[in-house]
Amino acid sequence: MSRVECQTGGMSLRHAVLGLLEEHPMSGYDLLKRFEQAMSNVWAATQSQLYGELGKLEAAGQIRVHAEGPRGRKEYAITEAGQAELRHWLVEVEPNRVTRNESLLRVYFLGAVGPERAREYLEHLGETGRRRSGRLADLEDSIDWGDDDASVYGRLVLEWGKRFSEMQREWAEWAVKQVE
Amino acid sequence: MSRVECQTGGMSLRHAVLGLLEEHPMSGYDLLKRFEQAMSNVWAATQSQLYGELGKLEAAGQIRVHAEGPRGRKEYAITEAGQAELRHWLVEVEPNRVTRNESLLRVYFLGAVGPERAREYLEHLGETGRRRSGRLADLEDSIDWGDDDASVYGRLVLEWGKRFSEMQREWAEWAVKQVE
DNA sequence: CCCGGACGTTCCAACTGTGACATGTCGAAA
DNA sequence: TTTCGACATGTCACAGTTGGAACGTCCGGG
Repeated sequence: MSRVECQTGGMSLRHAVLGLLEEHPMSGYDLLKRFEQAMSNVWAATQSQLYGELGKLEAAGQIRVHAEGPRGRKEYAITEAGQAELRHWLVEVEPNRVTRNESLLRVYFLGAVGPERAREYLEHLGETGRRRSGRLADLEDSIDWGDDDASVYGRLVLEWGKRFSEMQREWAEWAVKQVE
Repeated sequence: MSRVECQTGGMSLRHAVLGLLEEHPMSGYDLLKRFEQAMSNVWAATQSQLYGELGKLEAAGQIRVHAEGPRGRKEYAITEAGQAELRHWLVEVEPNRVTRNESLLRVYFLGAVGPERAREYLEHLGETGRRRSGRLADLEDSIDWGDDDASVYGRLVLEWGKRFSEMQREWAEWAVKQVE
């Protein structure tokens, strides 16, 4: 039913939660794990933010407590209103890219510290890319992929991460040469 | 002198401003233009945020009013304390990557809308990459590059943007094939 | 002369995000 | 049996971010 009308900016944590609950019901604790692991390359969230958002989503009727477990565990499930909101966001809302790349920002100002320091920093970025790339490759091997939706689209995201890391590594190597 | 001790997170707008003022003195209005144009691929800032930060930086003694012009224009220049802070941040502070990619988040959940919608979305991402890539190439041609630091490092950042956009385009084309 | 658009700054309310703190339960191993 | 680590949630203050409204000035073209 009634969808929130405004949602000018932000709000994506909300949809990340809805998307994960669309897979299957989970507790806040479970969700937090997902954000720390699989989602860590895509969207960051802290514990306080997450539990806060769960409260808001429940109040908005987009998720509901589906089961309770030991230690006060509350498993949330997505409601029909939540599914509607998720689909709406997926296809109808224009993504707003907020560019904020701290590493690149530093590169912009690297002139202030002299070429040897600059070179160090660029090499560091390249090394970071290399490590990240390796880590993702390991991750890919460690997962046994199925042919369900979660696997298919999860693989796309993972591949994006690999290509991104490789790009960063190659760019950094090129950049070091430019500085010399 | 005395540098702020804590600065756990965020704070990068401060350094972006310091970095731009390191080039040469500018007013808030000039800075805003830079954020809208050259910096738009690296760091976003709104007008309110920017003027607020200028006030804080002045209070902290890292910038000072260097000249005043018509219409209440205030040109700010970086101080020695500000230069020290900038150099400190550039080489000594570990960058904290906050991953938050809304487009990729959507890809993660694309299973919820069926393959034809998913395909549309991925094609849209590819198209975005292509456009962005073209726009950056035009930008590169339109600038007459020197061999000063700002040109050298500005080119590195621009090249990063081009490679990123190309990567996104190629990935999206590959991704469309995977979904089929 | 007047008018619109660019120039230029200031303030604000609301929201989002962060790290820390507080609180408590359960299960397994020592 | 005690104790420790994992499980599990809630709340706080503070800083950063957003979008907008408000205000006034300069300058060139009609």
